[in-house]
Amino acid sequence: MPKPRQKPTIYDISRLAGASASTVSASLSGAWRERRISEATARKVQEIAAEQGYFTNLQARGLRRARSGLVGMIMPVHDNRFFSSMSQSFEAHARMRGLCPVIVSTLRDPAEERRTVETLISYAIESLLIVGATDPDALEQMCRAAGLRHVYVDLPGRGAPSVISDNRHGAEMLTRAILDRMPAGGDGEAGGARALPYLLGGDAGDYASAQRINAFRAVAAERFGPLPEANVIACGYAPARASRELAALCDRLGGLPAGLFVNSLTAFEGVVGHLVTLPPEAFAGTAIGCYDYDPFAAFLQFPVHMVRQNADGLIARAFAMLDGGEEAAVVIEVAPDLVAPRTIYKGPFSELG
Amino acid sequence: MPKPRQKPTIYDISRLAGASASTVSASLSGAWRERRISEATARKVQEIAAEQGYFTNLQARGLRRARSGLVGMIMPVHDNRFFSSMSQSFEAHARMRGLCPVIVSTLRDPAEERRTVETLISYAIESLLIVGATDPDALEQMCRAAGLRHVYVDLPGRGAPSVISDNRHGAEMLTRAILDRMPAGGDGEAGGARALPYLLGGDAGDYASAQRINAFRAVAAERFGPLPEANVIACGYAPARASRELAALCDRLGGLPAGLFVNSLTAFEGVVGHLVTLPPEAFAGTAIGCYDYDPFAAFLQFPVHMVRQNADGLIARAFAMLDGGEEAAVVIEVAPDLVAPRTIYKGPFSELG
DNA sequence: ATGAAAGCGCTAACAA
DNA sequence: TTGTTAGCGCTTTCAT
Repeated sequence: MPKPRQKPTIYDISRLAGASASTVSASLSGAWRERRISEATARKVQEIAAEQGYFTNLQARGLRRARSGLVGMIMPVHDNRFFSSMSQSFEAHARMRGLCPVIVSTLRDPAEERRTVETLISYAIESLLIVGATDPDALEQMCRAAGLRHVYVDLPGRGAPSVISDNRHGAEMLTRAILDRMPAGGDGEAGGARALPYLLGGDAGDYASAQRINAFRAVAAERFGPLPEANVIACGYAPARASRELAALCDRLGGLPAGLFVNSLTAFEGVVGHLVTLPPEAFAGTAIGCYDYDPFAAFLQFPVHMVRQNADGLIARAFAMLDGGEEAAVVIEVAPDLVAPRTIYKGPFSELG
Repeated sequence: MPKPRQKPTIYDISRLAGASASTVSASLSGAWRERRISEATARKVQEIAAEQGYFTNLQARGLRRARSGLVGMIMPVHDNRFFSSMSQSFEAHARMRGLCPVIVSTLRDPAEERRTVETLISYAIESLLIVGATDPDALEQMCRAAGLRHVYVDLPGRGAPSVISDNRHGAEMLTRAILDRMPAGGDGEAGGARALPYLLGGDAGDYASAQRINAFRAVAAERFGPLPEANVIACGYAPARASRELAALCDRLGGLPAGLFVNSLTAFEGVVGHLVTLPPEAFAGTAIGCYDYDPFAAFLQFPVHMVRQNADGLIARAFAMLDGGEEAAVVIEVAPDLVAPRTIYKGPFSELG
């Protein structure tokens, strides 16, 4: 006879076990000890449940208990080293707490963000990590109305705790590393605009980029005085766009600038795509850094300093906020690391050690 | 006065709107048209719901309708280019169907896989994509018992449809590309074992690796006759391990082999970590290929052929199986691409052009 | 040590 | 065109 297609419920088990539904419930949810169910009964129920292929219906439990056992995280995209590391940490932390992680990307689209948060609220998630939100205020309002505990990550929000990368510090480190490697300003060879550092990529409207841009300008100003507007080219995250912008910049300058701060890994992908079309001597006089890390990018034909953000640190602190019941709009900053190039320097850079 | 902390229900709305709960339900679920609720009533209800910050409780709806609106996907890890691309596609396809995606990684751990599938079944997901399962048979049994529609992706399972990369074809392409670039066998310089190609990384026990290993052996045999056992070093996915194994191999051979097929991106990371410790002339006589793609790895100091798997194609076909109601254990193969190096060849490789 | 019964928030017959 | 009612599967008092 074919197995009943319907999933068994506690009532099926209760009938088979000759016990009441509540006894079955307790035996199966682990609460049988405190309900003073005899170990024999509990064990028997568990066995029958197992052999019937019974699975607790977590929707029903959630409905009854008014807690779903789900934790949510929204973030811009999955296919990105930084964010996917966060997913990995998020899961680990969720599991530790016996919660089921629900991670959804929102493609940096405010409307999609709102729709997604609404969906997650509707599934009664118990708390929410909001990573890199483009419109935190709208989300804030929704979470607040739903009484949903939430923490902002990577980009701060108002009205709830935020855990963010110390972008200022990271960008300062990276800018200094670039300046240190830049050919001395006075050699006259690449004079004028080419002697100044440029920042390429990212979106000036987002908080993280804005912080980095400020730090970049501040550090560069220590050496060169205030940088012209044109030295910051926040052209977004698309590789193709960054590639085009860099080509255009080279055209204007008559070559690569002496320093280049690339503001995201995807923009860097575009940069590299352009650089490899040039003869090696073309980028010999350029110091390059990238905000964000990729193990292979650290091994390119030319040395690249990279900033590695601490994804796990961010997530760990975010969960700590939730656990601690923090409600205030505190902002925690987590320091990123500067990663030196692992490339073997050949040619013009080898004397720079 | 502070907003009521409790979330409003249809009963709250119904009271405020002077309509019954079922009218509210229909007005809010979009079914009001066919329930012949006047547009005026529906609109009014919707307005009140909006201003009350009402969100449908999807747990309750799911319980009642016996469908949760969730689709699940399990996969080995998030922080991997291939898998995170799948997440991105999976979400897009889920959204198109009005479902909420739940993506969980299981760390290539059979026990974790089982626990996760159990959890997802308990949340009453409507279907499940099983990516790269280490123990498909156990999962098969669970899904079957729960009457859960599922499709295997990347690694085939028995008892349900599978959509997998054409590993044989991909590995053949890659092996041929490597052989074509290998220094001619007869030059005597790197004679004996060093003149043969090696495969490094991956797990011989998993289906994909096994396929690739077979293809590698078959193609190599066309030129060199059957390869010794030792030429396949399936040492897993950890970069550090691959690095050590490669170092040991170089010790044994007195240098790098003439051809190297690296069986995963993570193993390749280890390989690169070792290679850059060598002087450039050390790897001048080696042809390198990697199964899996990374945009930066394609730009390294030495040319690397890479196989790019079609993540979106896999997911699209998997959803097509679900949509089509396919139940049989058919196996669909999706072809990957061979990506030529974009590096500018300098030195020993430049004449190979 | 266990059972009976109410109800979580929603939907779907069935009535009206 | 709308309201009433009976559950979906589970947990949890309150009895016993």
